[in-house]
Amino acid sequence: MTVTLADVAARAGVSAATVSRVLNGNYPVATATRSRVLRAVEELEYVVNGPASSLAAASSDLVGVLVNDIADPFFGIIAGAVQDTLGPVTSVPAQGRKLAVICNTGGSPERELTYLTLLQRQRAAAVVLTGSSTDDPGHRAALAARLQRLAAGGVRVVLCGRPLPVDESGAGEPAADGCGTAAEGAREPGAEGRPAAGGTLTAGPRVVTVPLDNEGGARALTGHLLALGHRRIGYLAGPDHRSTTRHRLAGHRAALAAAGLPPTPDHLLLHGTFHRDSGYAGALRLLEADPGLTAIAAANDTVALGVCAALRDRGLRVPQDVSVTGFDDLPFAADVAPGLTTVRLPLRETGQAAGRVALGTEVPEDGVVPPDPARLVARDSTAPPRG
Amino acid sequence: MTVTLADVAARAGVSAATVSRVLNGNYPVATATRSRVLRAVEELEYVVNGPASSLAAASSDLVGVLVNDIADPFFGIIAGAVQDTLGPVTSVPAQGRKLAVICNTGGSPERELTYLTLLQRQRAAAVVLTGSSTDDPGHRAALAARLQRLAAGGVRVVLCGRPLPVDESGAGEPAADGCGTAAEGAREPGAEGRPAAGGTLTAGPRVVTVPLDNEGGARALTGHLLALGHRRIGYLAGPDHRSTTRHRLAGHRAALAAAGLPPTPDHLLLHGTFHRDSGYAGALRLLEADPGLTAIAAANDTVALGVCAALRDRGLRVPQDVSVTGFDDLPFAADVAPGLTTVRLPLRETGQAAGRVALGTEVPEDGVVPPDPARLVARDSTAPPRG
DNA sequence: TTGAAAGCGGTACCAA
DNA sequence: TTGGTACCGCTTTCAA
Repeated sequence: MTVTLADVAARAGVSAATVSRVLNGNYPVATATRSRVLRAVEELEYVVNGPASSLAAASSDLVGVLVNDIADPFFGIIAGAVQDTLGPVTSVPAQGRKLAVICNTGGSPERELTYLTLLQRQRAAAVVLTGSSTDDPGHRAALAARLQRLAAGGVRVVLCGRPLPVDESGAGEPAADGCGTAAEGAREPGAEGRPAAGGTLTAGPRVVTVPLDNEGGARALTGHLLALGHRRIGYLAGPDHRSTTRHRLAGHRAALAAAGLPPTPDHLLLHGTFHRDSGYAGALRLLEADPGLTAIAAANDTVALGVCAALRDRGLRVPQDVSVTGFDDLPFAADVAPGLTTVRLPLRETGQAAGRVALGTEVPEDGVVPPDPARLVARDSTAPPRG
Repeated sequence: MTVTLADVAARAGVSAATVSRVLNGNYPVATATRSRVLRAVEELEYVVNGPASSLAAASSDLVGVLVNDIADPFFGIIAGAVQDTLGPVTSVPAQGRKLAVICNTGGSPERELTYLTLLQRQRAAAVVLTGSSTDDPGHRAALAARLQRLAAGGVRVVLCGRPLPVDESGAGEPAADGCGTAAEGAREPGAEGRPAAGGTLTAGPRVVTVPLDNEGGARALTGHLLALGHRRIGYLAGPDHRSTTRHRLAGHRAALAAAGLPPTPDHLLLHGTFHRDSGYAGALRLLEADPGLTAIAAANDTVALGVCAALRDRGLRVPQDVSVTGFDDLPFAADVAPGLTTVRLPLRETGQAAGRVALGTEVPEDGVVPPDPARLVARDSTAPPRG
């Protein structure tokens, strides 16, 4: 019924092996033969049977991309960039192109594992994990084990914007040099110390980290508020026990420390989700906790937008009354809320780098792609503190 | 090296066939045998070889989801909903679950076709096309032909928020009954008229339309502005030759006509993209064309946000000076720009319905899932017209 | 209820 | 440069 390699071979008067070689372009084939085969492919409208070739080749051209929230542009931008790097930019033959499989985990470690199993089952060529990861030791161990197995099976693993899921207990000063996300996984000398529950996952050509400078971004953001004169700054952190939450918080604290100021008191530091609702509720709670607040830094842009909404509903104006800042790279956040200052994490660049690693084009020996610097985007830096 | 079915069979002391049956649950298997097999699966950490089973079964558990812009929450919400319906909600076995492959076309008809080829090659179980489609006859024909082939090959085709890519020349009044997107593809009596370049694609159990009421939404939006007293309304339409652009424009015109008003003059009707930049530039052009403008309706929320930014930069306040409205369902748009009135298209519901169709759970005989109604969300309806 | 075995459609090694 | 041909790992009749 459907056209197969054999049909094409028959039509072109060659063997199946030759057709395969033409299609894959791995082996030399006479020009005349090649064109004859290609013509037969055209005429028969032949489409390769992916499963069959994946079975024979023991690897598919699928690349899994795990994101925490597909409805958040933050991940949409990264996922799109990864896909652009791999996928069909309009290549006519459409043969040999990788296909990105974007999987929405909702931030759930269980789903993350389930998707990895699914991808392993598909014999994916690579998996790209994006965004924050959980800090829970149990999940980290389980994740490490699974990634370990994938890598052992020849699957390229790319960690994009998150550290290696290994024991970080002995890590150095978090505020040291802004490499919060970056280096964590890289340092791993011999690593034959403790057997660790689930095998040791180490960075290398097969397991690569593509860091985002969450800590540096947070430091820049809080630094910006401090430079404007703000001294009573509320901080809406992301979910507790998440890597980005921790790194951004570290940057925030570093900025305060660098200015010789005391750390944000507990009642001005709230944990929430990465969603808008959380920003809305969080802002109201912060204002209640300290009506004299002059600025709020939010876990990401989506949360910052929720903060803006809350301020408006409370009759406050943005940014005259309270300054609000967010992280990430939401492309329109800065334009909508005047005075909304955002730190742009280079999402597209990071996503593209991840894509290149997944493709095998860019594979650093030490397993770490140098991080792009965070950029501070201040749309309206005139917001004065009230106090 | 990797664990195979045979390994599991050997360990469980049964045949490969039995293991297969246990895993797929299609055939009766003795309880004792089943548990023995499952234990072996556990112990060996066996993971099914997807390509192999896809090859043997002649169909994979991949479902393709094509979106025009993965960085736009509009599509993120739909794609996420589709995936939630198909995917692992945390099912431990992870066997037999469908995997959504989200493909970002960027609105390019060529990429759309390329991705469809890629999905055909993977022997996808279903493909879901979301969002607007091009009106170009050539591309429509090519798309129809490809979908035709997919459907003929047993692939379920779901058109979500777009009409069937067939000749619509003889269609009825666009403003008739708000079914703009909905019915277009459904009506197709015998259809054995003109052979049409590429075969006739007809709606049915295999090719299903899950409509979004773009026309009704647009009518509600413009109707809302009219009810507020606005009479000089600019309209920033989407890209020309796109189905949603046309349907929304039809609704806009219908609202004006229903109020006994003349249609929007050419200089107040601009076509652009669905991106923020387009809204920004479009707003400036509209204000230049008619400084007495009191309201602007935008192609979607993202464009509306760009309009807000432009107004702010021009020293106008939103909504006191100019009202701005958008379509879609961008979850935070309404909260950020006070007075931003949006029409909520039921994206989640639509995505879920599409997912159920793709799964085969919900398959209407006539190939059309009843549309969810558009909902008008007025955050601040006090904006008065200037004039 | 279970087993044996014939494919499914390519890939890639070995010869020619 | 090309052809022949063992697999790849699972599904699914057909028998037992």
